[in-house]
Amino acid sequence: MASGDKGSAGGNQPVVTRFAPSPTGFLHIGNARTGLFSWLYARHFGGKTLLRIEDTDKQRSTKEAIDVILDGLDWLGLDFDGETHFQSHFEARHAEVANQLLEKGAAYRCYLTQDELAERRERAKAERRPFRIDSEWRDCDPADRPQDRPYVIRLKAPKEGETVIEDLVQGRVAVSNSELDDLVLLRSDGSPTYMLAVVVDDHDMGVTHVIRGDDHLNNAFRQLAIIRAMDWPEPQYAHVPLIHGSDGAKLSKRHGALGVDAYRDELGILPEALFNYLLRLGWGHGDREEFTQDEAVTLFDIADVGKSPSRFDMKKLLSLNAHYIREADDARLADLVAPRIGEEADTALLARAMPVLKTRAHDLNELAEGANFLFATRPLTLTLTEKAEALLTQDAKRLLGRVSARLHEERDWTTAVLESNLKQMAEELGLGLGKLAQPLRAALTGQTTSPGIFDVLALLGKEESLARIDAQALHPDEDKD
RNA sequence: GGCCCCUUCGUCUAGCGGUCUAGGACGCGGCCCUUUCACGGCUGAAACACGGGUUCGAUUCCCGUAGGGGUCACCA
Repeated sequence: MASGDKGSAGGNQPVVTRFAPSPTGFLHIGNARTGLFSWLYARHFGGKTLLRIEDTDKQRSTKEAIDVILDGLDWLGLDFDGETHFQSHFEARHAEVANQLLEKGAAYRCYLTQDELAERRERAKAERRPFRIDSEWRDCDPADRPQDRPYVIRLKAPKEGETVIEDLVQGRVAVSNSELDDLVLLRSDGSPTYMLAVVVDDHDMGVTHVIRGDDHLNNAFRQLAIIRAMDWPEPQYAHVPLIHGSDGAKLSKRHGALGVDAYRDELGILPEALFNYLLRLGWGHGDREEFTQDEAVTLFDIADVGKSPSRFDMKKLLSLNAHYIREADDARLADLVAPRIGEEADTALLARAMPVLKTRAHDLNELAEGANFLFATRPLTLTLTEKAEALLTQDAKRLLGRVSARLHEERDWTTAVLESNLKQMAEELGLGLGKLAQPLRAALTGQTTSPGIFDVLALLGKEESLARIDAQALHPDEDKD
């Protein structure tokens, strides 16, 4: 089998990759990225990507936990080929392989108890020497085997020489076989271990390229020992570095180790933004920063993924998100934002306002906040911020009275007309436009910042605008102070 | 601690022996635009961890040192 230098990829056989998350209740952002990479790799080479749920931990593997993963992948635009493979459905097959290994003499029954093991481990530690499982049952006489004691099945791992992996990302990595333990294949209750299950499933699914986090790099050597004992074809490995938090430590909830669903629901991130951000973490293509899914498929190669871990940067994600919000279709954004505003949200109005709203938001929540003023019902729920309040001085309120009077006469309520009208008014009064616009903004939106004031007037419409202005204005006849 | 991996601006990265006075993006500073906040445009500060080699020549290759990460289960 062509083991290939790092850099060559694909090969002659059709590529089959797999993504194998375990249902922990959420789709971790780092997992999502390795999923993305294996999806891209397969798509790039016209192969297949398979999805396997590692649900051997029955406690955690609820339907909800599985759906979270499926939803997250779907939202990111990652589709998989064929049926989803549930690892737990193949325990009998895993056990079968363990027994084959036993028959071949490549594995053995080990009667060491966990207590005995713990004791040996302890002793090794005390003597400050590395602990290796060295079971006396490995080469014992069959006649010496106890009849009524529980046992595990362990692999007879090679002891001499070294094992070499030509990893598509890590390059050539060699480990001395003396480092490898006789790993457990089948537990004493007859259930398969993760190490066995992965190897068997990958083989049975026809996986040619194993792309996963580099926390599995050490496992690869152990798994290879099983593969070789079974005389199965060896997959190509690609161990991609993990994502770290902003402080360089392991990514924790503090700095972004949220589920993909949280980025979508709580943070208001667009899928294309997360897709692009994850893609650019560990991978680059010259000076380019933005990639559509199709572009990523044509350009991506796992061999171009860097070997060093990268840090998660929320600021950059948000900046990308802001970019994609600006690019996004207005009606789509309106639909996305409406639920974040509430019952009163009117998607048609939202869509109309979107062009002037979306340049001001980094995420869907900010977008909703920015749109809130559109749906405040005057005057009670249009609460003014402190700064807005401060803007509405007596003078300002008198000015608003004059603005109101003038605007009442306006028949052509459009942005351009309102603009020239009010600019002219400011000029007539010898005022900077800001003197007029800011109190107006406060009255109209309750805030000191908003989209352009003429856009706001036009969006709100004549009736609503005047009502809001009048709610704050001081008219000459009621000016009694 | 053993083993394995990593190390270019604060962050993500480009660079695959001379094109590097090291490029782009985010962030940060300044300016312009401007009714506010943004968008946009221009612009500035900011990096090859350190020490040895190899070479006519190292950011690029090799070896150390330091720092960081991963992994050492009858968990996945």
